[in-house]
Amino acid sequence: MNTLSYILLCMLVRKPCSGYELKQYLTLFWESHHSQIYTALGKLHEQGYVTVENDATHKQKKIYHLTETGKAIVAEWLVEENKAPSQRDEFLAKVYVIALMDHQQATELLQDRLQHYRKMVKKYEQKTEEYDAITDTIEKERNLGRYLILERRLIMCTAEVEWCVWAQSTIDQLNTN
Amino acid sequence: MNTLSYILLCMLVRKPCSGYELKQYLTLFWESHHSQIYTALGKLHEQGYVTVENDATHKQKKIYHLTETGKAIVAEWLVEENKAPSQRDEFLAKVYVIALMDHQQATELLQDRLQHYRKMVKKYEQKTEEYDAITDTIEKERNLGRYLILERRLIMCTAEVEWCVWAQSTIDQLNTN
DNA sequence: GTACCCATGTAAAGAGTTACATGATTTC
DNA sequence: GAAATCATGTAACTCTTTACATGGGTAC
Repeated sequence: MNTLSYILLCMLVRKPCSGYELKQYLTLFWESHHSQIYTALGKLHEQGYVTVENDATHKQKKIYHLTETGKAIVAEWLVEENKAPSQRDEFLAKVYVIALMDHQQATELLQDRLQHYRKMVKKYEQKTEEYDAITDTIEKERNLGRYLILERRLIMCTAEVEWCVWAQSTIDQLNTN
Repeated sequence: MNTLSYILLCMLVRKPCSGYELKQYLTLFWESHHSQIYTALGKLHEQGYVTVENDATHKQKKIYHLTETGKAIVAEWLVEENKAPSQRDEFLAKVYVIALMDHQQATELLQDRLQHYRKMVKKYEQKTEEYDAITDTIEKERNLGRYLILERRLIMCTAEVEWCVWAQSTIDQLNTN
């Protein structure tokens, strides 16, 4: 059992999902490719942690349900100590050598990033609004975890935007002096 | 040439470094293990992008210097489009199912995270102060990139702290209602 | 009917992690 | 002189990415 498998089981706690759907939700906090998800789901099925249901309307679609054994190992995993989050961001390696770029190149680097994260902020603002619009208490509680993560994403993207603006003003000042 | 190799070359632009030293700097934005760094440096040497100097005082230590060819391929890489940052954070998978935890377990999860990031904030505050203390203009410019990255780290860790506090208050409210 | 998204899968190649292994230097 | 930290390296294993492959459903 690798981390991805535990995460998939976690997500099935909220509701039964297809692999495709899991992929969408996952991108909020865990990079992965469909090839990895489908093979992981296959193994989880073999191991009896999930059951598979063929969707009625979509022939190709498979809906995965968590079994009792699955629930049990998720519960065990939840209390284990967390591995430190891992991040890899090649943009920052470029920032590392920003002092050697000309002002225009440095600006381009920062402005591309800024624009990207501004879009992200808008996207996540919309998504959190969707949650706010939910009136049903049970549905709202079911989505609590997703909402907390979404809100965190929004906060982080906002922080990225603020950093970009600050970094740009910092290099601008050095340029004029 | 993989991304890590380009990043190592980037870092050598600032100043010649040993593999051990590169590892320290790298953790700011790119997770890696020494095994990976030493093998990558070996290949970069074979390819003529770096030269190796044996440190005078430390027999085991090897200092890597960027060659002209090395500089040239870094310059090419700098203008290439950036791959999206990748992040993997299993803590967030646990938050995803927070609605199913009892209040105490959820609190423990969030408070552990909060404490961890409070420590990080302190650590990075100290490091940015070290930069602020630099008076030499040339030295200050040489460290500009590192400073920008450090400041970003600080902003991000502060945002994590704020999110933890907010998330805790959110689940507290649900608990009392 | 065609373009786009939904939906799943396998195989090969590439990258990252863990374990094994060693030894020098500094600090107390 | 013992412990902690500095310092480097190889090998096996695991995980991730990319490429190959296919086909259904929906909107225009």
